[in-house]
Amino acid sequence: MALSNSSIAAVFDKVADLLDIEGANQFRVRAYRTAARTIAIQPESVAESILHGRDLSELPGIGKDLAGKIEEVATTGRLNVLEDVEKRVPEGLSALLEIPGMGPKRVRVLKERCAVSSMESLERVLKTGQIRELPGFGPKTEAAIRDGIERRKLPGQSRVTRALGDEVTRALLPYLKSVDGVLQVVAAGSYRRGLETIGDIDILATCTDAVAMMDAFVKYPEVLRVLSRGITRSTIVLTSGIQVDLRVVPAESYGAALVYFTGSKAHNIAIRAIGVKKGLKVNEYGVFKGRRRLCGKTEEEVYARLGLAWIEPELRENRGEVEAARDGKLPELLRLDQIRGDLHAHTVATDGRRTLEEMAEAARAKGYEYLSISDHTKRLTVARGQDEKRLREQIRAIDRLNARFSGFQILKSAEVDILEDGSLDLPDSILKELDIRVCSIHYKFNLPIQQQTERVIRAMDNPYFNILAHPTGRLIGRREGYALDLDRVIAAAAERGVFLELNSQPDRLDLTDIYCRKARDMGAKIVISTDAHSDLELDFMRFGVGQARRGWLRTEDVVNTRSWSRVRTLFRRAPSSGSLQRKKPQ
DNA sequence: GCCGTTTTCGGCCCGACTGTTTTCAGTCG
Repeated sequence: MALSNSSIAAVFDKVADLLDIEGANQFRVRAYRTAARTIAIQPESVAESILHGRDLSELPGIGKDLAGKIEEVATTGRLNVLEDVEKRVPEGLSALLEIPGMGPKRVRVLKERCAVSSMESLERVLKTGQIRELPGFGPKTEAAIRDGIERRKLPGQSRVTRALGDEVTRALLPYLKSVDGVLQVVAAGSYRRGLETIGDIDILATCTDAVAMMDAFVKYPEVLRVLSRGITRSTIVLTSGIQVDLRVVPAESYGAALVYFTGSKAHNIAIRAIGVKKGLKVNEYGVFKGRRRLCGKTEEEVYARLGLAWIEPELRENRGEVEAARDGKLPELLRLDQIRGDLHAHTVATDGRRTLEEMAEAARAKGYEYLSISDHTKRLTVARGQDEKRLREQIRAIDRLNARFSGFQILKSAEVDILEDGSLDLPDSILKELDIRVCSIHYKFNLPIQQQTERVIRAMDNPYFNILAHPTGRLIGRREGYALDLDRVIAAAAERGVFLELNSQPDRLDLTDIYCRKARDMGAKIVISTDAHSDLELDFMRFGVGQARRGWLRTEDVVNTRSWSRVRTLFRRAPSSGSLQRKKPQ
């Protein structure tokens, strides 16, 4: 089977690490890192596209040389330049770069002076106490390394879900805003870009008294440790394990600083490079011509000075947004207030925690026009999935409840299990009584990619199939999605008038941003749903919308920005050729 | 190693903080 993009990317990251430790040209190192990242974000399989004759040197940052090396990895699984550098630099050294405070220079010193070749040999040398004697090291660095290694052994210290980052930020911001002399406080970084996981939280502030601000920051009740403290920048670790940076800048630099601290790093590099071409210097204090400051108070003027339209934070990943901003081709992104209903929610009938009525009231209170109740079906026994009889009772209950509403309606639905052979676990006779059918996979996750893909596409051939829920089944940080040829699934969905769900549960966010964009480009529409199991979870919609925005989705790309009558029209599938051709499962 | 409205060479984003140093290298974002 073809090598995955992430496996190929890992090879180039490894080369970059080892070259870096060896002391190679910094820009050569960067070229390998850029290549790794570019490969990783490609929506289609790079290995397969090479087989189809694609020329990778058309990708930004990839020239003839790197394109050749990518092909080498994709076709042979090996890379000469990696094997060469591994002869000079032990490959176990790359892991040391993950220890905070350890960069290529220090790793190199450890290798040359103490013959360190891996994490294990570093731990042995640490015990001898000789590290503090090395040039550029000292007792504090030694302690920091020891600390860093211990922390790596603790579980769950890396990235956290967006929901936890959200919770922490929503508590911290009001605290900081209450400090005397504070003018502006905002969360920037990956939080502002709406990333699905958060590594740390970057807060930006302007104020009249930076010392008081920093003082309040390091005294926040949830602080576990203070990592650094300065007049313009301080870093703390909270008891939750999340790291928070606070930067204080002058009010006239607020916009430039917000651009800078929102990132991403790749986006910043791209816009600064534009500045360099125009003879301008861009930093967190503003845009400068020589020593003269041209602007910096707002983000808009910073982008404008560079000849760019203001760019939505969720797009700032250097995935084409800078060129689009230059050419006036930025998409008008979907907004949360454009969502008119939720097409996937549960009740106490199966594994939800609220009644039909409670869920309906919560949805009405949000101003929605409709809420689809999509409880599980019979195969999912752990969730007390409903058989035809119970589903019919629920349909009648919904009819009774709907009679009380005006301007709002509960849609009759079910989250129907896709069985191993691609059939659905309820007969058409009951499916046809529903307003919509949300279909998903809940078992047999480990089928081979070909078989899993056939299973999903065969299910889509059923004319009652409307929405493929949580298309890959991944659980962020816990479970990889099942092997599925998403390109084929998206194409099949577009062809059949079937929609792909973007599940808003913060540990799912399934589809990813990259596949949202891919689906859009392939003409498949997206439904953003919460899969809510309680009234409060209806609020997860904001995570889904954030992910959709990262995927460049516009209002028209998302089904549930429409009224129910419009949605219903979209759901009316053309006489399905699939239903006639449905093959008997083997 | 990449790239071109300074175009085939000579650039490549920029500043803060820490720890180790007596003026700065390394790391980080």
